[in-house]
Amino acid sequence: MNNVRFWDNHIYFVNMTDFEPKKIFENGQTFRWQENQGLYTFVAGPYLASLKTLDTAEKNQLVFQNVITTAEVDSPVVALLNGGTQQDYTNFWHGYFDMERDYENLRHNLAAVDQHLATAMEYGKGMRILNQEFFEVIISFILSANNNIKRIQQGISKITELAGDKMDSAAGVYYKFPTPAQVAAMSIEDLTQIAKVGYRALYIVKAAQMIANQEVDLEEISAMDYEAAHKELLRLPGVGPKVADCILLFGNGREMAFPVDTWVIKVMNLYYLGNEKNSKKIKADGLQRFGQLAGIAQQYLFYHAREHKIGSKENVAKPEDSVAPKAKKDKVNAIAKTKPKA
DNA sequence: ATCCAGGGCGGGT
DNA sequence: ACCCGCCCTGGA
Repeated sequence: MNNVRFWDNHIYFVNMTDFEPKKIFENGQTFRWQENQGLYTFVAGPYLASLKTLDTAEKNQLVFQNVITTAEVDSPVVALLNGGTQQDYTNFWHGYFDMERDYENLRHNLAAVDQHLATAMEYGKGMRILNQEFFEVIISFILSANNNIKRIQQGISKITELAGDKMDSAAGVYYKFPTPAQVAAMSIEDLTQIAKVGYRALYIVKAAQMIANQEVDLEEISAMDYEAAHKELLRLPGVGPKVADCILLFGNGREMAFPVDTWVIKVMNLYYLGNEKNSKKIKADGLQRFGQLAGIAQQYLFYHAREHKIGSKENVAKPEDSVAPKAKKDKVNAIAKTKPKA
């Protein structure tokens, strides 16, 4: 992995086509980050780290330290500050940042499906699907239902404060995401009055209890096929079809999970369906149209649609470019395999 | 004031 | 199976 360098407890991603902090953190897959002048500080597992794209002066420093070569100063370099050593990378970050996946190849293949997807893939270039911790994603997306991003972020932050283990850090006070047992032990009062999660408080505690006592076994779910895993997650209170798909896509590595939220409804109707309101049918169409990587295609479509407010009232589409022909099955099968072996 | 924000639940057909 | 009203909360 020559794209990854190590120096002074930091990890550097050099000359990668698909690795932009903004697009990684601001596509809705994770809520636990804060941005300050391009520096994204976040907690992942036991790590408190920051991600940023380096400017030329910063890259010249790395040349001085023999981290990158003079020739590489002209290439993009993304720094993971306080990411740790090569061992931390191998054990954690490599999986977290989905480094096994060839995103350039993936974009190329999905862009071939149709012009709408091609536009979304180009716009979202730089995005990656993070492999986040299963339980954290479950709680986070239960909280996301019928909610807005600011309040989701605030709620998760408070939950970590109220129930998570404190991290030892000079950068400030941060908390690890609590375990199922820790969330199960939270009081409804704290969740409603401090975390402000509203009626989701009961869902969160109950779901954590079911997971903690293995009434719903996350390891077993991980071993199930997609359909069975989706069905099993629906047993958790506050988890419906859309949330279950978010959980499977972002927390369980299921690239065929196709979450249908309001933005996906808008963009799928604008591009392909016209006026379909049934989420189940939209999901079925997405899977048929985009194949095994439908969930990832969905994430690029979602990002593009939300950034442009596509399909919203103040940005209504012209009818003539609203419906495209159905995708052919052989094309769908052809793009199914883009994940290279290690 | 009314609506809505990355839906889910429960009761009704 | 579908459909529909309702739900904490707070900003527009």
